[in-house]
Amino acid sequence: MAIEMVTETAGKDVTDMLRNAGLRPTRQRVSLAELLYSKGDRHLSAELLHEEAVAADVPVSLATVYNTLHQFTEAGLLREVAIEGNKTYFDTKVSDHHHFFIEGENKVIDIPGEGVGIGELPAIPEGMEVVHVDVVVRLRKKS
Amino acid sequence: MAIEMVTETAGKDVTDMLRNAGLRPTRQRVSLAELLYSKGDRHLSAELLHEEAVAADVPVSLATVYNTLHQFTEAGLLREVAIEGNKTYFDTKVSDHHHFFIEGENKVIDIPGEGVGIGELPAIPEGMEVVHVDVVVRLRKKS
DNA sequence: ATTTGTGCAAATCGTTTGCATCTGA
DNA sequence: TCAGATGCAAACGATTTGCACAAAT
Repeated sequence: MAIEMVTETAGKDVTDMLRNAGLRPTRQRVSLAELLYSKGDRHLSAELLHEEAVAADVPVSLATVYNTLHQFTEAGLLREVAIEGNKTYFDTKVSDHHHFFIEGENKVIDIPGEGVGIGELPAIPEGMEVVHVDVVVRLRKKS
Repeated sequence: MAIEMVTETAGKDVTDMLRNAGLRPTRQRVSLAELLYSKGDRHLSAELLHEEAVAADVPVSLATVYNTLHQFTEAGLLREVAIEGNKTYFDTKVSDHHHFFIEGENKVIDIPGEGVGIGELPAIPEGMEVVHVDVVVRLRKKS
């Protein structure tokens, strides 16, 4: 019953979140949003989210997952993290922060708190402005 | 004539560079290496290098360009920079440094000198070691 | 009713691979 | 000679798109 409440509440939150973002709260979008936001900060690929959705008896097509992820990103609900060559990861935490990347495991982890301080920004070229600073600390298992 | 000399010299350097790296200085590899290293530090995709090669009357296949880029990378002559989702960029500057990325133009630029200082590294998770720290400062044209 | 979203399958893009053919030491 | 390199075309994985169908306002 507590679980029911949580689920309902999450559903409501998510519905509002979508509406506020100007996105129709369709079955699929609500379900995907719940998967994305009900487990803390996450970093996932479209493929992985699709698998989770199917596993959760929310059969969405992979195409819709891609569409949805991009719509969420445009709406500012997600951030794309470019860390690795071919695969795209989406980060449910949109505020400023940086990442660890575990090589070999292809795993992305938030760097907690203000873990990294950029000493000073370099001179920005003429007529340009900074959109974002990404720091990726690549890790491997100690040998 | 000055140009001839430069070309020959570059060819020689490049041949040695390849030999030292344990790579046979074949026609294609020498040509690609010259394109890569005769214009200062560069950041290019396989596709772009292939186009340059063809334009320079060095018809290599795209597959060979890919192979070559990876061999050079393994040999430590290039570095792969993961900046953007789908495309892979190779950096002819292998020493430690960071990058500007111009959004919209898909252009990668070295941050000169010690432009960026990482204040302090965050706590590294148990049993892990840092392979590399990548900093990407994303820029857009000021509006 | 109208507009917007969804699913499927086919198309695309970047990259890799298998294999027959060439080439450098 | 002959291991190693190349080219081509086909294979591939991730992502996208076109279009008929379904659902939300």
